[in-house]
Amino acid sequence: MPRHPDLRATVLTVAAEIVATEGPDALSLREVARRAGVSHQAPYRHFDSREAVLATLATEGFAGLADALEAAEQEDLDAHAVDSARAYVGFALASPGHYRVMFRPDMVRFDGHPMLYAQSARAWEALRALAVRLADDGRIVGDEETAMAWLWSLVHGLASLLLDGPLPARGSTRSPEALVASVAKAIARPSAGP
Amino acid sequence: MPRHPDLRATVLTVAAEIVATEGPDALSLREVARRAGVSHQAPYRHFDSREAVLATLATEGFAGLADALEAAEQEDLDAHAVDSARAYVGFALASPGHYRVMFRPDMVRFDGHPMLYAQSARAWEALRALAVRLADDGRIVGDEETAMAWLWSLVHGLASLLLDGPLPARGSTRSPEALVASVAKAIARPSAGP
DNA sequence: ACCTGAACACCGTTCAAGT
DNA sequence: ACCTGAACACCGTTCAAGT
Repeated sequence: MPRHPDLRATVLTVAAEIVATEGPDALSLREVARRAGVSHQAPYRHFDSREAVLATLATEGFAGLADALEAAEQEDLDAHAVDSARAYVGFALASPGHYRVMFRPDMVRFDGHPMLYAQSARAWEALRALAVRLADDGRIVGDEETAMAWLWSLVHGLASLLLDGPLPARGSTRSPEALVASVAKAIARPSAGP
Repeated sequence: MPRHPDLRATVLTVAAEIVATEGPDALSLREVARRAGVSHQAPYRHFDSREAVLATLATEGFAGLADALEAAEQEDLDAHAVDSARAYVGFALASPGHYRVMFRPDMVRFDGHPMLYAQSARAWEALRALAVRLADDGRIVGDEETAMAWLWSLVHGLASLLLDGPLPARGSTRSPEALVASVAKAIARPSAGP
């Protein structure tokens, strides 16, 4: 009989919390167990290792990001671009515990985690679909691969700077939402004017 | 008498190596001491703590980045933009051990490290100078703050994805240099065509 | 599917006593 | 400005023996 209801889910929730507030390095399975009110060995019933917990967080993260990006897909290209940018950065800001782990190959190795690879591929494809549309529409200088690098760099860079960069601290009078809106507009219309 | 020549510099070199190859989490002062051939307590002669080593790496990193960006400054705006993008991403790829630590507020806190703050401000100002020129020239939609967010997101995003993203692994047939060149061009001429 | 409790190697950090 | 060597609390991980 489980004395703890759904310890697996609790471990993931607590782990995401710790990563969000104290960073990925601060994540200790013993601390997770403590906060969950179980013995330090209990998490090992559900996860092989600390890395497995991080890999699961990353997988959940890519799945959530893919969902958000797919939900932003629509016929109108302007709206598709703006909503995608908002969805991407919005996801990162809403789930910092997940987002931080998704781009840490030193902590989570893609090989050997097929689910992680599959979900990251979903997110990647959603972003690529938008990049292809932007390139085809002539809104980005260069071919599809260039467009993809440009688009991904822009949204990942903004998300990353807002989460962990000196950008927010550097007395930016602008709210994150306003910055996202500006950049989203730049993605939709890279051209300088009418 | 020092039995080890310039242990301080050795500690920093070895630490940067470890961060570059195994990630920031893998950095252990004891391992650094081992590789440097000194006792595990010797590094404490030069650094108060593990965090102090990381803060010094970050400071060196921002100083190097600022140097590279300042060296790219020139009258011609196109060349200024392209060279800056190359300098930024080039620095990150050449000094991954430093770059990774520069955007980890959970590991290195800016308050309490005036040197770190000063050097990051230098890099920030160099980038901002370019953003202002691009905005003034009408090459970026929006005001200076938007231009800064756009520019920094783009170069940081690309550097970050090339270092730690699934981008390189994802069968991109393009070399990092080619991607940087493409994105640099997009920075110089955000407008889609003549 | 959890528990207690011991165990091992590793770490950051501090201290004492040397050269 | 280094050394050896002990010490403490913490960690990831494993194991044994329980319910």
